[in-house]
Amino acid sequence: MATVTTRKKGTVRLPQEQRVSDIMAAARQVISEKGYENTLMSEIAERAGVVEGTLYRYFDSKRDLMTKVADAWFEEVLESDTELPRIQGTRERLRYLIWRALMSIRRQPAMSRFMLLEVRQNPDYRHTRSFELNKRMTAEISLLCGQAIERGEFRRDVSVPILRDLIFGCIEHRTWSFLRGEGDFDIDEVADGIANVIYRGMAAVDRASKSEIENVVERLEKVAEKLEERAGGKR
Amino acid sequence: MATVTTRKKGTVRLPQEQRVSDIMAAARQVISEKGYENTLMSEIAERAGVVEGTLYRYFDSKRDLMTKVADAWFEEVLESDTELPRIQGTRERLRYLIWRALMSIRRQPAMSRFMLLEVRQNPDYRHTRSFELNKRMTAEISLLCGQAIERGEFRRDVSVPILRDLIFGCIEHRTWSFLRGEGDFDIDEVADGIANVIYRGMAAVDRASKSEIENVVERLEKVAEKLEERAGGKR
Amino acid sequence: MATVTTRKKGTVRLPQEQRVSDIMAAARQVISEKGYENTLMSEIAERAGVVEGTLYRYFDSKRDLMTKVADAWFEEVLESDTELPRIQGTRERLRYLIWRALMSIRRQPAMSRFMLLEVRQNPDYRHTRSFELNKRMTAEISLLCGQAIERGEFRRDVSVPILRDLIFGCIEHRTWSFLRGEGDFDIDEVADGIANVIYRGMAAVDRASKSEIENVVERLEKVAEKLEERAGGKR
Amino acid sequence: MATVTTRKKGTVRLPQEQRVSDIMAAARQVISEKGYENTLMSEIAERAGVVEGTLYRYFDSKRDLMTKVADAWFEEVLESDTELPRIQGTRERLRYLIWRALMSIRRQPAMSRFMLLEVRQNPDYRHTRSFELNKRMTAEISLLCGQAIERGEFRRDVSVPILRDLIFGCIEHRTWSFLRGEGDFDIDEVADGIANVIYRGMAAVDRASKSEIENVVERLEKVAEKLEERAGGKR
DNA sequence: GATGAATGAGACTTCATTCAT
DNA sequence: AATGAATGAAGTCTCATTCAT
Repeated sequence: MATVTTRKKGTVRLPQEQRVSDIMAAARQVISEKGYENTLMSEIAERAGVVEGTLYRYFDSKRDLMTKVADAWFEEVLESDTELPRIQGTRERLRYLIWRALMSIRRQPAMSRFMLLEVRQNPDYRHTRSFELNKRMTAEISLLCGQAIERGEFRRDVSVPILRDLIFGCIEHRTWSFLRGEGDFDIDEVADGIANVIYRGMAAVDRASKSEIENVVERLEKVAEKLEERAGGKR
Repeated sequence: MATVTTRKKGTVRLPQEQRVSDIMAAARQVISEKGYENTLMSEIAERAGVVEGTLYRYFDSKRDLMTKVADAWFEEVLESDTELPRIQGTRERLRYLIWRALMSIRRQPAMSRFMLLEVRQNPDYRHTRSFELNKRMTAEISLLCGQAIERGEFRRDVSVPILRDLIFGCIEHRTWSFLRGEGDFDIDEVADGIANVIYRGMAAVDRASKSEIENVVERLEKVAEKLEERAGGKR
Repeated sequence: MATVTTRKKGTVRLPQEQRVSDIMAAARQVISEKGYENTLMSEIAERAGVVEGTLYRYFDSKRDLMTKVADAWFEEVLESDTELPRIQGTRERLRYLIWRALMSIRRQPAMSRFMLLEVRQNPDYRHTRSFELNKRMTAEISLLCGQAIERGEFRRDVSVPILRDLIFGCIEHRTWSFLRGEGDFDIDEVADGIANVIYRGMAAVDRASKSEIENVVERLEKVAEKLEERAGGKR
Repeated sequence: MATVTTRKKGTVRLPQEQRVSDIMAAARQVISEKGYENTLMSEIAERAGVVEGTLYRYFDSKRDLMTKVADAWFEEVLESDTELPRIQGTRERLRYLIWRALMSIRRQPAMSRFMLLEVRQNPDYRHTRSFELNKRMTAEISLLCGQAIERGEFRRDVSVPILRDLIFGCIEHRTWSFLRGEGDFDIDEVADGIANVIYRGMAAVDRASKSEIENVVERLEKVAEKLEERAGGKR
């Protein structure tokens, strides 16, 4: 064949790991700025300081690269979390999980958009690392709710999957306009809002066991009775 | 493609309205069959019985055409609804609104996907007819909930916008895998599931027996009264 | 999408037929000079005075274009033949068919090479117009031989397909070095050579029916007998 | 591909001969499985247990490697033949040579294709070992035929080169569809077919009974004799 | 001698959009 | 008003070959 390559001398030789992470960093940058559709392999290559062909040494296709970038990001989000184990109480844990999701959206809106709009829509999303990580993430909520139900802290007549969809669906809905670039949102406020509704309303009351408020009231009633007795005796 | 249609110059000149609606019908058909990303202007033109150039006489761009198609579809979905006014009761109305949203997704998954993924993501979605219609649709839910709150049928400590996001977010979450083409879902089952959780739990008022909180409040009032009496007796 | 085309004014608008034939002419030219592998769509476009995209209006792919160029050439070769019907006699017709094949190779070596090396090797060659035309061409030989056999002019114990393969295989073998660009060959000489061997040797003798030579000999024998009788009677 | 082999620096330094033959074996394997056009240097390297760069220490280019592989294969085919010397009789030897060619095609279709389509088309095929070997192979046929002619077993009016081209051309034509991957062929049947036609017909000498032409000639001679006698009688 | 990361030229293809007719 | 041929920019991807290590 007539492919006679006259190679430039500017070749730098990096360890594989370094190259891969350079490329992924560049890719993440471009995706964040432009979104998947408008991301060009040529631009990623340029920013990573390599030629396009090099990208294909490490990634099978554009889609593959993009998916791996998304996976890595998702992994980071979940791994960087050292708080959860230290948080006590259903309500606080619930709030924290919602807060954490909101936080990752807030910090990396472009990656989040990419996740929701591209990665999740991929026909074989289900065979994706991101899918797995997402399952792990939603499992945390499911577990939390499931245990609360068992413990009698949450109502029995609520399906955990629907709870999960309510929570994550609500998070997404609340953040779409932010993701579209229209204005901002207050993480704490939203997290509280959602957590409160879910905790108080949807899952807070259990007809079978007595609620915390009820306990308090009972104690108040006993105090009142004693007061009455004393009053009656004194009178 | 090499489809060399040697069409005779028998150009038919239709009234503008007819042309526009032909084109929109063709466009809707194509989107429904192929999804937005696989919809070609050339195919729309072909099905509408015109050539590509003609499309640009009536629509500024592909995006413009698509947006108008989405708008029209949304309009139909809302307009075709003659049931709502006849339905009585917060719970039944709530269930119906959820059911109706699920139904339109079920009937036209491709249009729905298009709506959620493309139309809604459009940078100037807010100046869109679809945005307006969507607001109208969510307003129905908001109104319903707002009135229920005022009437004392729903709890006071719930923010209506969050309720709305819970409902629509949950609907979307529940239907994503269907929209991705993975399996199906049962409209009635999902509608019941969501409506029940929202109605029973979140808007935690039990109309048959008094609600827990109401009972508690009543009991607290009695305690307070007794304390007051005691105070009164002492005075 | 961001494809904002600022079109050049140099657009010439030709009737479809003209464009197609321009493109095919350009393609034939390039193929002839470079062979399939080294033929670039960009070069064809340039020579045809259009941009690459235009090629794809008329042809599905490079392969499609190439195939159609080959088909057209083959068609020309066969159609331009007005001689065959006027030629009489098995031997002369055979020689002519061989001559014609050699001639087309001689005139268009690059196209012939392309035909033998690329078109014929195509996995779906059998669904090609060229395949069909080739069958027609070989059918002429087969018919000729078949009729000669029936007429008793050719031997019975020879399979027509093998005859056909002998003839065309021999033509190809004889011309390969020419097609490789090494030297030349004399059409008449080769045509005579092949036709003679085939006619005389392979097909000339039929043990069952009497051959023409035999007939002649018989007549000679009869003459001889008469001469003998006369000689005997006279003596 | 993204196959990131983190091979340890355990470079094995083999004797040059071994390396070369490993590489050639790998190359042959790949060609056989995938055909020339789908053969990648990277795959050859992988199977040979070396890295791409190493191939270029031993071979100038892909073409060079491929050519040497073809040469070696051809050499083997010819060398491995210990039968020919033991076969007696023009006809049997002819059949055997045809059979051997068919056999090598049958056994290694990909190599054969490669030989016919690539090696033989190489601009400097004539300076190739394969060219030399091919000449030696065809020389066997030529010698056989030449001797048969001298011995009077074959007709005199047949050019040996044309005979050779008939034979090899026919073999190729018969096997193309097999080489294209369409169906199979029966080696013995084809070998018999070709050998019979060539032997019986083309080299039209029948050793058992006298050949037709010989018979005719004999009869003509008798006629001539009689005429001569008569003439003699008259004298 | 061996490695293997990097090159780079270019291949084919797509399709919304334009504008001469 | 309608046509539809033509545009052209950009897109993804391939692979033989090189050369710093």
